[in-house]
Amino acid sequence: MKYEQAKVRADILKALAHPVRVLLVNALTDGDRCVCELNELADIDQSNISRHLAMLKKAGIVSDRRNGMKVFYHLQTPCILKAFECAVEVVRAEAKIRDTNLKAV
Amino acid sequence: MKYEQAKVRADILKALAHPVRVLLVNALTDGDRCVCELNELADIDQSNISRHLAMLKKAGIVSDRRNGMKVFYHLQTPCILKAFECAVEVVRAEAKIRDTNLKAV
DNA sequence: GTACTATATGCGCATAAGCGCATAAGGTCA
DNA sequence: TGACCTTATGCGCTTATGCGCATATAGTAC
Repeated sequence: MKYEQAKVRADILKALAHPVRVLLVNALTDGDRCVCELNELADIDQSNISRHLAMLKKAGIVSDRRNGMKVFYHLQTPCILKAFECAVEVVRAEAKIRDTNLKAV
Repeated sequence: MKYEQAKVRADILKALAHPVRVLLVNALTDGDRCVCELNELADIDQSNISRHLAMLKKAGIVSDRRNGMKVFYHLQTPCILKAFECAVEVVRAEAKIRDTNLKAV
């Protein structure tokens, strides 16, 4: 694999690699949400939610659509959920290793 | 989803979200490799390869095993490849959107 | 022991990411 | 028009990442 190709992939993963953005994407799996709704998910300033959404949009993970005063965000590439599933698998594997180590002690 | 749970997932994604680490994981899909081999993949200092591998190991994505002077790294959770596949899908979707926009112009 | 190879770590520095605050931009409604 | 609501952006600040260099650690071979 070429470095440039790896960088393209890394940039998409980077767009997901933040707790707030994980929460946002997770919330959007249930359907489209406006910023005001997404704003409730985390205890941070609204301006940051907006910025995180902009990053997800730039990465091609979500899209937005204005409806009156509100802007609704939509999960454009739901396959991203597979990445989450994998993250969960990694966590489980870690837990297993921890258990084994504990038994070894 | 709770913030803490999102953070755990984000941390694993973060471990993958770097071009060099993408290259490393990709190389390990073909089988275990020692650091000296992995070192060839990118044009950066050996100390950094070592650090990137340490990050992957800490995230539970790879494991290591010493054999004489060499340390071999092993892809512990191959499901991580699904995350890559998804990244590729996102890239393809972006390309499609670009095409559509171009046609619209 | 010394000399050598392979890998990891400490350090300082440059850059990027994330944050809150203030405010701009876009839209509604009277 | 002005008052109001929702979302995005500019700014400065703090912290996190990534890097190379030098060096430490671990193992081999003599």
